[in-house]
Amino acid sequence: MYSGKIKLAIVDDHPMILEGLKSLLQSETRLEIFTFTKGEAFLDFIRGNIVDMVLLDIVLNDGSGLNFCKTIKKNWPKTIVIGISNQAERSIIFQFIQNGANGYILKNADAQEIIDCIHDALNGKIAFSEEVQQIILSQPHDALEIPKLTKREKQILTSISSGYTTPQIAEMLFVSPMTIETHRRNLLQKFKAKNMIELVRIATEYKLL
Amino acid sequence: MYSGKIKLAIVDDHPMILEGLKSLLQSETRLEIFTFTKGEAFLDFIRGNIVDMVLLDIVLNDGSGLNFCKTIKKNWPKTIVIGISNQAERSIIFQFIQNGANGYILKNADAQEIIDCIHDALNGKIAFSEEVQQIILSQPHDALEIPKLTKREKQILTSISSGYTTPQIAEMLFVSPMTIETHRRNLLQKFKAKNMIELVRIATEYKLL
DNA sequence: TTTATTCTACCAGTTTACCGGGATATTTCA
DNA sequence: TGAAATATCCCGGTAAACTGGTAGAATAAA
Repeated sequence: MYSGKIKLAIVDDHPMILEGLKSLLQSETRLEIFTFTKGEAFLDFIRGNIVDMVLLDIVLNDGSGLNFCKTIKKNWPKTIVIGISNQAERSIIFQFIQNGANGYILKNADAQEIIDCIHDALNGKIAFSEEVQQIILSQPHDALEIPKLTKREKQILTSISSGYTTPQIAEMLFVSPMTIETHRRNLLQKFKAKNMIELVRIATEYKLL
Repeated sequence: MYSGKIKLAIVDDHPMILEGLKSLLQSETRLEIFTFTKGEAFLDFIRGNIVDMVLLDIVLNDGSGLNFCKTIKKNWPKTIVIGISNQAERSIIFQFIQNGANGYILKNADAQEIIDCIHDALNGKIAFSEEVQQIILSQPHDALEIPKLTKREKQILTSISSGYTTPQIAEMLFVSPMTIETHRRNLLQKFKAKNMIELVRIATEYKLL
């Protein structure tokens, strides 16, 4: 399938990580490595070149990394995308895979793990680093799904987390306090939280705030 | 001062970062580099060897990195300690410096910045990467100091953030609900927060939870 | 051994949050 | 176009949170 050199792009805004990965992959002579510190620079590159594989830094769960992955997969479906992240949460990993990614590596992985993952992915497998696999295997049927919030709910949750009370938020949004109360209840249900305090902590952990 | 080779230790549990730093510092022939993925392994090493400088990964604000810095400075005060972190918050940087560190570098720094910092530190200066300097210069007198919490306050805050109510926490700790109420008020004052919801968000941002 | 901090505890009162039920518009999207 | 999803609104009730002020013990630090 990959007869000649394999073109591997690494996108990460940390020069240290970039250098580290390059160094760890030096021994792999089949790889031709291109590095980018900006997503835009990479997009410019892939528009004019074939890229077999991308190692993509996933910083936040705000969707920036996720959307970037989507964009790549939509326009260049043959390009293999592997996420690299510090985020070790099961649900985040799944989200990423569900958006078309071919693998997920934690930043604390060592050289051999990374190389194995790249080989696996090139062979059409879904590639996970060891710790990621353990995370997936644990919690067989996790109850820890990231709740999907509507625009209004996000807006209200943000206000709540800033310390505003129901009457205050109602006034800000020109709606009845009763409406805000309803949204609060829906939020509590979605997060299965005991109260808004716990909810805000959970939402922050999920990087929703 | 440093006539022969300079012994530089790098402590970071991410092999990628370790490799990256090593690679970025390759051109510096005066440096003799030792890498460690565990803090304990480094302590074993420094007990039997002279170490001129340590690049120390600071993961959390829970004090683990901070205490490690303290330990080194207490027992080997001549060893130069430079923190490496993703934490870009002013107060955290100051905390680190106040604990004896000689410099602070953000992980998104490039090769030249890092090398400059190392040279500066070897010359007795306090070394900051560019972005760190900007952070320090901005916010001339920030109101964003991290409140210092007592053991009891931390304990209670943790319970609150888990969704427990005042009566519940009182029962768990075998004290009067009134006591918990008092602690709540002290916490709100320390954080200058409107209510516990906002407080939990702030505390999470400061990595206190 | 003082001083300072921390932990403890109380009363009274107002506001807000949460829970149990509802109901009716307005979008969104298949 | 029609079923979902979303956003809006209401009542009544209980529990909890927050605000005001106050103050005696137990520790820790000077």
